[in-house]
Amino acid sequence: MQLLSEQELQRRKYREELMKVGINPYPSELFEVNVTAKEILQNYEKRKLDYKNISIAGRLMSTRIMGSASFGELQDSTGRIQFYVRRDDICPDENKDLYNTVFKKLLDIGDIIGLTGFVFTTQTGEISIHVTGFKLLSKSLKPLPIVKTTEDADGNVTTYDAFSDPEQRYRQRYVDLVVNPEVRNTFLQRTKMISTMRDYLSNKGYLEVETPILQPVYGGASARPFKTHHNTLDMPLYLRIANELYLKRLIVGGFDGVFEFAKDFRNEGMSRFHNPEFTLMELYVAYKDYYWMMDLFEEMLETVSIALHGRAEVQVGEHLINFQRPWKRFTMAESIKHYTGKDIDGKNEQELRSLAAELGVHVDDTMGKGKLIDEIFGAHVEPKLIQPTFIIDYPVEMSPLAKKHRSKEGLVERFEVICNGKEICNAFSELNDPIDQRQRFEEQLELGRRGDPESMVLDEDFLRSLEYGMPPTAGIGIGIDRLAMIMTNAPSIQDVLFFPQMRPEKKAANDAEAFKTLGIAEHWIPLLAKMGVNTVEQLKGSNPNKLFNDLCGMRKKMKLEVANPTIDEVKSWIA
RNA sequence: GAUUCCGUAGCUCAGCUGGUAGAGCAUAACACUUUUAAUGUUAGGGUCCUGGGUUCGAAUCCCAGCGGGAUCACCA
Repeated sequence: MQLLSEQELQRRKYREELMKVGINPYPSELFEVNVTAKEILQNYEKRKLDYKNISIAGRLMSTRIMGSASFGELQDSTGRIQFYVRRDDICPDENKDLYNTVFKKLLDIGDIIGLTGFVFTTQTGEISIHVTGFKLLSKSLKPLPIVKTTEDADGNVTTYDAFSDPEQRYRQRYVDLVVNPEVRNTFLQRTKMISTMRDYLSNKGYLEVETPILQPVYGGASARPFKTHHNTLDMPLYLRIANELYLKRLIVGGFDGVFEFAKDFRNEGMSRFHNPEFTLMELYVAYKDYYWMMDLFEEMLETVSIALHGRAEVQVGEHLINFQRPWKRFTMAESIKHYTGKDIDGKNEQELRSLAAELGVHVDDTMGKGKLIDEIFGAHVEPKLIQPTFIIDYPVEMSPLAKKHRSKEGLVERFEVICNGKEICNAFSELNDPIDQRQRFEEQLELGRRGDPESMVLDEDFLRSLEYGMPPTAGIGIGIDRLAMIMTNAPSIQDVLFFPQMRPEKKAANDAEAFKTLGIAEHWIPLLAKMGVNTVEQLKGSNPNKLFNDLCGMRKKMKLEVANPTIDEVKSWIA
C-alpha cells in the first residue's frame, strides 16, 4: 500500500464516480482513429472538406473551461491540437451531466480520451477540433507535471515549469516523453539514423545477422565483462563485450559482408559517454582493406546526416560539424606532430616516456610503447579534433586483432574517426594469419598475467576458424550511441538511451510484514511510515500515547475511511 | 574514485545575518459560449532528503549518510 497525495486520492475517487455513472474508465473495445494532430494542422487549410468527420485519440494536456464552453488540448503521437467543446453540442437534451459532471469534473489532465467532431478555425486563427462526442479511453491516476509554453511575436518559445530534473526524467522516461516533445524527437532521430545505416548496408548486399550475446569466451575488445551462469550446462557465460569474433567466423563461413547492430555490455565506469550496455554496429566485408572502409564510412555518415538534417552539416553544441566528404586523414604520428610539434617516429620506449613527461602527460611504468603513444594522443590531439578526422596506422601493441601494416614496421592497418573530440569508430584490415593471431593473443595473456584486467582472452575456436582460412577482410565497429549524441546534439549518452542505467531507487526499509504479525492492520502501515516508524525496533521504542495520538491525527489528515485504533490496540502492538 | 554544487507543495523555484514556511502553475469551489501560460474571487495542500550535533530556538550553521547534477580520473 502506497501513500497517496491529495491529488491522487481525488483521481481515484473520480475513477469510482465514473463507474457509478456507468462509464468504464478503461474500456476494452477499440477506438477508431482516422487522423492525427499533425495531419490536421498541416493539411486542413488546403483540404477543409476532408476534416468534416474526424476521430482522434490522445492525452488530455490542458483545459480552459469557460462556463458552458471549453477549450482543451489533445496530444497524440504526432503533436498537440486544440479542441473546443460546447455543452449543448454534447448534451442536446435536458440532462447536462455529460458536460457539467463528466467533462468538467471527472476528467483530468493526463487522461487518454477519444474525440469525434469536425475541424474549424477559431476567431484567433487556431485550427481546432469542434467536438461532437468524446469518450474516456483510460483514466490517469497520477498527476502529470504541467509544462506550459508561450510563443511571442518573434516565435521565441518560453517554457514554464519545465520537467527538468535529470533523475526524474531518466527514471520516468515515460513522463519525460509525454511532457517534453524534443525528447521524443531525439529518439525518432536515433531510430532514423539506424534505419538509414541499415538501408545503406543492405542495399550494398551485406547481410544483417544475429550472433550470441551470451558467450562462453568473451572477446573482440579490451574490457571487463559481466559474468553469469547457465544452470543446465553448469558453466559460466559472459555477456558479450563485442561481437567481432563471431562476425569474422561468418566471413570464414563464406558470407561476403555481414553486419549487426549489437547490444554490448562492459562492466566499467559510467559517465556521460559510457553506459554499461550500449550499441555497437560492426561490419565485416571480405576482400577489402581499411582504405576501402574509410571511403565507406565517410559516405555512410554523409548519407545519415543528409537523411536526418537535409544536409551534411550538424550543429553540435557550439560547433558546426561538417560530414561532407572527403575528411582529413592523418597518421597517428602526423597528428601528434601537428598538435605538439613533436615527432614520435622511430622513438624507443624510453624516449617516448620522457617525451610524454615533457608534454605533461600522466604515465606510469607499466605502459609500453603503444600505450604511451596512445596517452599522448588522448591528451593532446583527440580533444582538438572537432570535424570528423581519420587517424590511421596505430602501434601494433594496442591492436591485437588488426593486420600488420603492409609497409610500416611496428604499426597496424587501423583507423579511428574522431569527431567532436571523441572516437566514433574503430576499423582495421582484419588480421587473418592464424599464427600471428595466436601470438598476439598470447601477448595479451601475458598482459593479463601481469594484472591488466582488460587484456583479451584466447578464443581457441576463433583461431580454429582462422586456420581454415579467412579472406582478407575490412572490419569496422561504430559506437551508435556516441554517433547518435552527435547527430542529435545530445550532451549525454543518457539523452540518447530511453532507459539509461541508474542506481536502484532508494526505498525506506519497512518491516511491513513484521508489523502485520504484530496484529497491525494493513492500512496503518503507510501512516506509520509517514510518521517515520519503519521498523519493529522503532515501534517498540515509541511512546504508545503519542503514537496513538499521531496515528489518529494522521488518519484524519489523510481522510482514511476507517475507525481509529483504540489506545489498548496500540499498546498491544508495542507490548 | 576525486573535486564541487544541489535535495523545500504534484511541477518550477523563493526563503537574506538562525525566530517552526512562500509564489506561480497544478488541485478543489463559484462565475464565464472562441479561449490559448484563459481570466476573476475563494479554499485546501509541506516528516523543508535521512540521522546526529551546536542553540532557548535549525529549512537556514556543523558532521555523517543517502540520492542526483557538473567537471576530472578510470574506461578505446
